[in-house]
Amino acid sequence: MAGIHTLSETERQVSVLLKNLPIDFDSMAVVSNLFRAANAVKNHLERTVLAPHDLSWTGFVVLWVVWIWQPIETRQIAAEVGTSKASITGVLKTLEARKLVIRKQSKTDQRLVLVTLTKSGEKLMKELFPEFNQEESTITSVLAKSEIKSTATSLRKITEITQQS
Amino acid sequence: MAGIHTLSETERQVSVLLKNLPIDFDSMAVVSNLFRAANAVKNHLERTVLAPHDLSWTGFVVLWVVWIWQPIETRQIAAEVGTSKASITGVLKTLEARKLVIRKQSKTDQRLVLVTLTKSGEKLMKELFPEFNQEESTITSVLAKSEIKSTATSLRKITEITQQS
DNA sequence: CACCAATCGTTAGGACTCAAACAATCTAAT
DNA sequence: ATTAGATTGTTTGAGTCCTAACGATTGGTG
Repeated sequence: MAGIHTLSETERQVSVLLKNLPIDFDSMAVVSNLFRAANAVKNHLERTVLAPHDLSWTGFVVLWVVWIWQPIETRQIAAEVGTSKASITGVLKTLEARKLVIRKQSKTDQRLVLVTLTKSGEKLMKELFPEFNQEESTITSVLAKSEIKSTATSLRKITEITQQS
Repeated sequence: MAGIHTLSETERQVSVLLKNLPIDFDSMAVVSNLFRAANAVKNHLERTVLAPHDLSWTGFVVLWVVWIWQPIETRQIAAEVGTSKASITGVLKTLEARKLVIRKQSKTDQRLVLVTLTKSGEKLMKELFPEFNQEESTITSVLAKSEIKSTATSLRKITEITQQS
């Protein structure tokens, strides 16, 4: 379902195009596989878990963050999710239209907007997250227990080095 | 710069919300770190390598695929990049407006559109890809050589199991 | 030869992404 | 007390993402 060409075919072609330049193919493979994996997992979870509940990936992630940390401010949602405040504003508008979340202005600081789940939002998450986690288990079942730990560690290292610049 | 809460804080909170349900936190950590890493790496590369050339992530990826496999059909670009044909149409329109790619109708099959790089497109990629790969090296330098191999392998396994359903 | 089904790229509409600019609000310094 | 600066959430505009529907083209079959 992915590309027609394999990674090694691609590497050979890059070598042809950049004859004399030294290319770090091992690093290229890590980064390339990182995005392939993230995309594949995202698509898989959207189809198997989220689509039956008519929920988008971002919608679910925002719902999840609110579920865990409610009441939570918009800026904090953005920080947890890893996107901009502007994006969160749009997603919240969608979720609010579906009666899954509620926006309320803070009394101590009127600039802040506090977000909480509605009753049906809570019900949805209590049902949805175990399904989601079940599928996460299925996905990682291709890895040995030690691989699961080491992969998580490697990914965390990559995240850390990448963020501090 | 990411979330305020750590992963273990999140796990504790999930335990509180789902008291009696068994949750696979190790798998959750892998999936969570997968998306954090992909996002962080993407943002990092956009800022350090792509932004100076006024290029978006998707724009670069499409340019890269065309550079390697030109002349290439629209449907093949979509397959390599991992998105829909419709998305590619939009991105190509942007890239064509910047005079980086050329669209040309196939003579043997008039339904097909063949895409190639312009001179300036080729010049850009010959300059840009080594920079990009250099940064990939920097990112993976937090990992030992054996970790680089095993991480790439684990990610490939995840991609494969996830795609076949 | 004429039709039918498959396939190509494009368009339409809705959701999400960002950066930049904005009004409202709070805080700190004078 | 008042002004200046910082911060919050929102809006705007351009770009990207998807699915679904569309016209154009092709190939096979009756």
